[in-house]
Amino acid sequence: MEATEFKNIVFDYTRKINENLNSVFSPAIESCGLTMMQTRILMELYNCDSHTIGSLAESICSAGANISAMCKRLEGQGYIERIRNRKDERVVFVVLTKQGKETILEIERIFSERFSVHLEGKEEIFEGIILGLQKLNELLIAIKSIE
Amino acid sequence: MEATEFKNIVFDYTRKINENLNSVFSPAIESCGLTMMQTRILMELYNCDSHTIGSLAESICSAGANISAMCKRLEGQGYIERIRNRKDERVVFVVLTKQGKETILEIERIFSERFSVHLEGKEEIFEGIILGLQKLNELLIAIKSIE
DNA sequence: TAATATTATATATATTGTATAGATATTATG
DNA sequence: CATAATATCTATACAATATATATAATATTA
Repeated sequence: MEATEFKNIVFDYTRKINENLNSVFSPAIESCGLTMMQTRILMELYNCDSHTIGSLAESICSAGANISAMCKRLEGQGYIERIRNRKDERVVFVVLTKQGKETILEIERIFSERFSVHLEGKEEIFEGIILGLQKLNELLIAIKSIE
Repeated sequence: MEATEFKNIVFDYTRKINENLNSVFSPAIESCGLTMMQTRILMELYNCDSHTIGSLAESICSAGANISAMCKRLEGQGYIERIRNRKDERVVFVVLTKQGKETILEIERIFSERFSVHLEGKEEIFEGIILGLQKLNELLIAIKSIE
């Protein structure tokens, strides 16, 4: 396989995967008025209960400025609460509200159900997928770091 | 591995990969005033010399409306030429100009070089990456089709 | 203690990629 | 000829991201 071919395949697949991820998730999350990234934030908050704007940004790998804006909106929608730290007032803690917890639980339930059907007894496929993504990411980082 | 975990890993990796693809390609293509999708279009035109707006949209998997707009811009920048088919005047053929050919050749050369270094003697890694992407895409399509 | 630097968040803005609806023009079909 | 199908175009909207700057709090250091 040539580099050119590989490059185009990767390019097109990543776009297709993005698109398909969107269309798998969108119907359920749009009914709550959520976007993909908002849902990702709620999931992260559900998994790790203590987060600041900064730690959220780091664990989701997104710029703090954007996480800040998204959290502001999520607070307006009633899904999270922003609590400023008294000891260091630069820091904002972010926690799920009751509504936020219920919403993400329902979304998780729907998707776990859908994914589970396809994943049962196919551990090695899942691991292959993740390993592939990881290798690709490593390759890109390696190429990046040459410059 | 749980479905929830898998889902979040996939979600974050695809975003990271997108971002890294961007930062690997951007420096070289921005100097020509090109975006990722514009470059993808030029690459497609370089590989398959005969394309219409519609066939381009299909092979790149993007909406015709957007390809149409991007080609309009590429024409303005002098990279492609749009030629309306005389036999069926609804159809627009798209071809690279000399400038377009030279530009994409140079870009291809740069990236082939970069990728090649990392790919030599690692065929199985490449194939693993592509297989993983393919499996993931298949999984998403399967989940989508349940609804 | 005053000056400076750093950190965490916020705000504003621009760009890219994508989606969609509707318009237009052309060709095919009954 | 009327209508349907096709190919492209135009306009618009939105999500995600990037970036630059602002603001306020805290830490450092001279």
